[in-house]
Amino acid sequence: MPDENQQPPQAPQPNPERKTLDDRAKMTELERIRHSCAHVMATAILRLWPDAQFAYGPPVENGFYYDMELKHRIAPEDFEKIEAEMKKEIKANNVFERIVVTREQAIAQAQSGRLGGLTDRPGNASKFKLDLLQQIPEGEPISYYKNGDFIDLCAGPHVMRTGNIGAFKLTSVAAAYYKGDEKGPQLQRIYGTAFKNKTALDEYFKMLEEAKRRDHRKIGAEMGLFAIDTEFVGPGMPLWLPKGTVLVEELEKLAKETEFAAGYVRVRTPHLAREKMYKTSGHLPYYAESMFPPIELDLLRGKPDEIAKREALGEEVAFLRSQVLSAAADLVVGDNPLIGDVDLVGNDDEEFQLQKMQTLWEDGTLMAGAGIVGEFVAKQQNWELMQPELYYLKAMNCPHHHRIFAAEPHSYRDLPLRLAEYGTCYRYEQSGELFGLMRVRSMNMNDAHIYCTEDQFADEFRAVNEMYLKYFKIFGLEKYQMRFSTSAPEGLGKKYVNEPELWKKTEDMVRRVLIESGINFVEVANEAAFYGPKIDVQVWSAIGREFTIATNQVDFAVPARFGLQYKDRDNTMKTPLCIHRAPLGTHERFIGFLIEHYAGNFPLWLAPDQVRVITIGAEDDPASAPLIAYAKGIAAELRGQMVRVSTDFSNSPIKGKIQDAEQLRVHTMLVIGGRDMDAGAVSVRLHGKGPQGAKAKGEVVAEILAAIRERRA
RNA sequence: GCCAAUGUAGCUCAGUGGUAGAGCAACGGUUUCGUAAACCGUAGGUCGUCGGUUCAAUCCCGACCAUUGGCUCCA
Repeated sequence: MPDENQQPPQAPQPNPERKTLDDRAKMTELERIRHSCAHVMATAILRLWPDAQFAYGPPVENGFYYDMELKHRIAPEDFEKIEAEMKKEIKANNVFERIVVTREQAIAQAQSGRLGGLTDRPGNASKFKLDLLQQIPEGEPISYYKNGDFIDLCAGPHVMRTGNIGAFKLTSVAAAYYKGDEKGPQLQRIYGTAFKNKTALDEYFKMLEEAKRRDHRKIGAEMGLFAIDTEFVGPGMPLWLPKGTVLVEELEKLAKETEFAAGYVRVRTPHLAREKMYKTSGHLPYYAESMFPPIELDLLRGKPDEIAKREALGEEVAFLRSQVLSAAADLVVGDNPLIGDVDLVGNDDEEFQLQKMQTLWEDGTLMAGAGIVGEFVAKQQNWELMQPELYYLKAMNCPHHHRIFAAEPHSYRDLPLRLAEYGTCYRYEQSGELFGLMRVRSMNMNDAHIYCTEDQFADEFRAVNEMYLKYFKIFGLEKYQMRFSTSAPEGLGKKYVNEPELWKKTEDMVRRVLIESGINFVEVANEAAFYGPKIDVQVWSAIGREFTIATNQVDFAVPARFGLQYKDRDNTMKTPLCIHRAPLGTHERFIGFLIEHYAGNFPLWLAPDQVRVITIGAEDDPASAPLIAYAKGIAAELRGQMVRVSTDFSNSPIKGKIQDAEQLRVHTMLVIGGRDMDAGAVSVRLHGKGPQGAKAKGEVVAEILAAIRERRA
């Protein structure tokens, strides 16, 4: 809801995401069309609702949007009206005229409401434009773009005339925060798309239709792969049905074979760990909100007397605490020369004061009030020991693996140590973020942690990348990109562990390996994990949609927090580096991706229904008995070789049985009639590819087994 | 978590202020059929949940839950 009283922040921070003029000049023809279309949409909206205030209106991957504040709530029913006005503006073929102004002129016109408007709008200043003006660095030219009556603060570039916008359509309306700031005003955002011509626009919508057809939620339900039982299990926690479990286990098999060959060893860990685990790892308190709330294990449960004692002690501790705090205040007021420490002055952080008092007491500096502090420290410790224990569901596997490393002494000879596990993790994703299998709260990660020395790092990291490429090949992924996320100096000590040299060293190492092994990557600053640089792996499905499926991180910080060490050649203890890697990401997201990628038509090795034996003749017909026996023999032979085979000996007409199997997406159908039986043959039909003709039984069986073993596409 | 839309049978969807309908799937039967549907029948629903208005609510109103599209987030 636009709030009239809510003003944009008065002293905006420079926006690091802000595009420079150079960046803007690189806009493609299509981006110019879309950016221009955003202006045309604003023009149309102003004709309908002249009080609208506009914020940002950029081109985006599949179109454009414009954010605005407007009392009227735009609904999809309004699109037709807006589009009609847009068509008029395009038909008028107005020139996009660039006007360079001074900062003073721009501020004056923003104050009069002229910017992002069709006319002056007294009393309705262009408040977002005023804010945007403040972000333009001194010395950078300030420009307007004008089409017809509409004038917008804009660095461009645009197409020549409104008529150059070939074809467009408004697509959706959504809410968006001003500058993406959750605390900022919430604006209405209208999305649209535009193309050079109608043909390209139609193609785009066709692609969307295709994506809808391949939607993993739709196909997952059709094929009986998974269910999300929000009522009994909970939102975001998929149940794998038998056929989906086939996919899960085939992927695990692939990963286990691949990792075994690459020298990994497997481990298993519980789903829970004590609070200390995540305090040590550093995940608490920073990521507490992404974790499920802890399970409280009260050792005094069922002992009311003990609980009463604990409560009494709690009150006593609270009282002593206030005594210590007032002693701290006295110290400062009294300016005790013995202390010689003025840290306490002006610092009203109670925890800090308590800590300081405790330190002074411990080193014997404290004279007055020492008794109280001592009592407080002792009783507080006692009280803390009586508190319930907290156990957290794990949101990541690394801490458990670190403890496995710590469970045994290690020497440099043990390294690299590669611990792999399909570990189940739980993350409390916000309700609005859940999305089918793609964003869930319970997930199975293809996880492993590689502990290695600095010298080994490059080889290990390279091997991990090669594993990614191997998987891409199996799944026929032709387009991929690795996003190399690095730190930013201003985040050190806040968002990132404060180890500037280690950051630089590891980032350099990662960059070098990426370049040396010819990996397709882009580098993005300020998106690393808190413990080290990160590589997100993006892949594109068969229909060209992008998915971030895997992640790969370098960790030079957390092993040290856990005190992990190995004894080096020189007999000194050293801390290993750790590479977190999950090439197949989570089962949930990866299978969601595969469903779309294959449109549910999985290759034979993955297909939940690999083979179905279909007879021309029914089991309940005595005349067909020899045929059924022949068919059962084939099914049994395949089943004996671990092939997932089903049979259909029902009395339905053959066309019906074929259709059932096709709709189920059974990969290979073996259609068997009297002719086949007499020839010792089977007729093969492949899903989506039709009949392949009859072949000798032995040949067909061998072919099926080979295709599965080789994981043929 | 925020904004909006949606929620009727396993699936796709109709429908009405007077206690619900179709097609497909399922089940039963007839048919004995050579590669995407032969025919007949049966069963299936507290109309997301809770509350309010009303003589009467699946329908009107409110809250909640869930899903979807976005935003924010994604160690």
